[in-house]
Amino acid sequence: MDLPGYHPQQPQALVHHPGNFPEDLLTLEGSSTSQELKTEPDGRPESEESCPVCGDKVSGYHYGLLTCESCKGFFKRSIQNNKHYTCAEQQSCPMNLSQRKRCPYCRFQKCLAVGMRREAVRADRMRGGRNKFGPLYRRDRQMKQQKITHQPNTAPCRIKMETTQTHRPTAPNDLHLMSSHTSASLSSDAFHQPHMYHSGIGQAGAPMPLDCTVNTDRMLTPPSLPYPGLYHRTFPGYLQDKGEIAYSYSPVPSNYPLHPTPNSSFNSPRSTPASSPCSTPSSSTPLSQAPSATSEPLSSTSLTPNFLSQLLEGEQDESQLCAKVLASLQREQANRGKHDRLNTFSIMCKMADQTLFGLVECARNSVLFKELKVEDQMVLLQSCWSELLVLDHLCRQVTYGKEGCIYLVTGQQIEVSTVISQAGQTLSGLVSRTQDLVSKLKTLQLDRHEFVCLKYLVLFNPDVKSVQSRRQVEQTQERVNRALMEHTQQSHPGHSDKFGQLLLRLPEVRSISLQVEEYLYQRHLQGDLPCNSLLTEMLHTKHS
DNA sequence: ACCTCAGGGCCAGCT
DNA sequence: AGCTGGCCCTGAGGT
Repeated sequence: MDLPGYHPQQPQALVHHPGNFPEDLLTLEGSSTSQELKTEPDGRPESEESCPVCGDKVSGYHYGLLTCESCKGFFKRSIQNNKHYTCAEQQSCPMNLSQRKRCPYCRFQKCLAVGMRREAVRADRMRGGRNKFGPLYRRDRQMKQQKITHQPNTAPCRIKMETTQTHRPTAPNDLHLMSSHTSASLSSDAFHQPHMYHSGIGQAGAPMPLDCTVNTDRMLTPPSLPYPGLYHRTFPGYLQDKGEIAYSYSPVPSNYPLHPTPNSSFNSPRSTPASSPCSTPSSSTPLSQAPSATSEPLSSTSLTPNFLSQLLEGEQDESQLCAKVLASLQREQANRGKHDRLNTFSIMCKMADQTLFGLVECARNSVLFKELKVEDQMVLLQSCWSELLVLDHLCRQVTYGKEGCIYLVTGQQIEVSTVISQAGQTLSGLVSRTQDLVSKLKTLQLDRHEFVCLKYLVLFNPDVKSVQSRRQVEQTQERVNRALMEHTQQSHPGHSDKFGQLLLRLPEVRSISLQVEEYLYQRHLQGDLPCNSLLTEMLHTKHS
């Protein structure tokens, strides 16, 4: 039935010039289209992206994700006609282009499992217009674009940031990340640089992916750098095996309970996935003593380990986040000219932006969050994004940060004293406050479970204005609260007040985050903040 | 004003 | 008859 010359949603506007690198397409902005994803570095059209349900060719975003036209229609009809299918087999029928018609039950289940959203099918059947998922689609596109840049052979990461003296005038509080005398390579080699969280064989003298210096004589020396070997061990596998999972839109691991009931997951321990691609240091080990990414057995006495490990499952892996951020910085620098280097503040913003991006994605993919309406999800995220960023930063410092240093998401460290001496009043004040909080959390031996709980307590804030399902948010917050309480009691029985102490830190997190927002907004008004970032989008939403 | 694109509807073909 | 899926219409939001 193909009409000659008719190509639905053909990317006519997108003319990719042969020879161009993909970086010109792989922007972090939300203006790209899904079709842009189908372009290879050399300009050849990539093999069509396949529908996550049946593997057919996708025709665009439908009901929450990229699917083919036929699954779009099938899903729409199923919802509109309130279909209830049954499976004649074991509810695990193969789903592909040739067999998708055989079992509508399994097809529909797959639609739901991959993330198609019932609520995107309009009850009023109104035609046209844009849907409410616009921002989410944008995030998804960005994630997919990042995924592409992580794939070997599709993202030439050969950009070297030369070690010339930067000519950009720098603000007084503009920390200089680029070394003026050493090789500040932001190349693919960065993926083979030392890191911190894996123990490994020392490799003194290895170059940094980005030199963290404020002035050259205070540049951090290799011994203070994270342990080497992480990238060598992590990224080859990650790029080939984990990248797909890490950046896939598909939100739920196959063995992940889709709809945990308040009681079931809370009271009846279930077996957890043996290993997760996003495995994080679990167990009750204090973060500062958790050098390995390998999962350790959970404390089995708790009533809530399963609930907590579910939450932990959704956490993104630090090394993957690190890779993403580095890749994003590479892209950004590649898009700039040799003499148009990112200044330190911009680099920091990019780091924060990518981190925020990961936090949002992580929240969206969490089981608890998915139970909420999309409107509520967005309202909650818009309300607490800066707190999540601060919490994330705190967790990183508690886990990996050395005394007197700030540990960046890229794995680099900056001396606090240097930052404070060179940053402006506001920024240095912020750093001091944050470091004080880090010390307190280190004393409290904050562990990863507790960090995740704090994150969800902040996220599920029933006091946020315009939350529709307030009761639901409240219940979830209570549930997380209870899990945190039980966890602290069971993992730290000698520390009876740990639960209370942790909760007492949240107002300070809130306060710091508000100050961060204010600071960022001021810099934004001065034109210092990179445009088209999630960060600026969030700032705008709050100030509008 | 025009463009984009993700909704919904239509309907020929298939089972 | 009911389902499928390709094509087209619609219209809010973006440029």
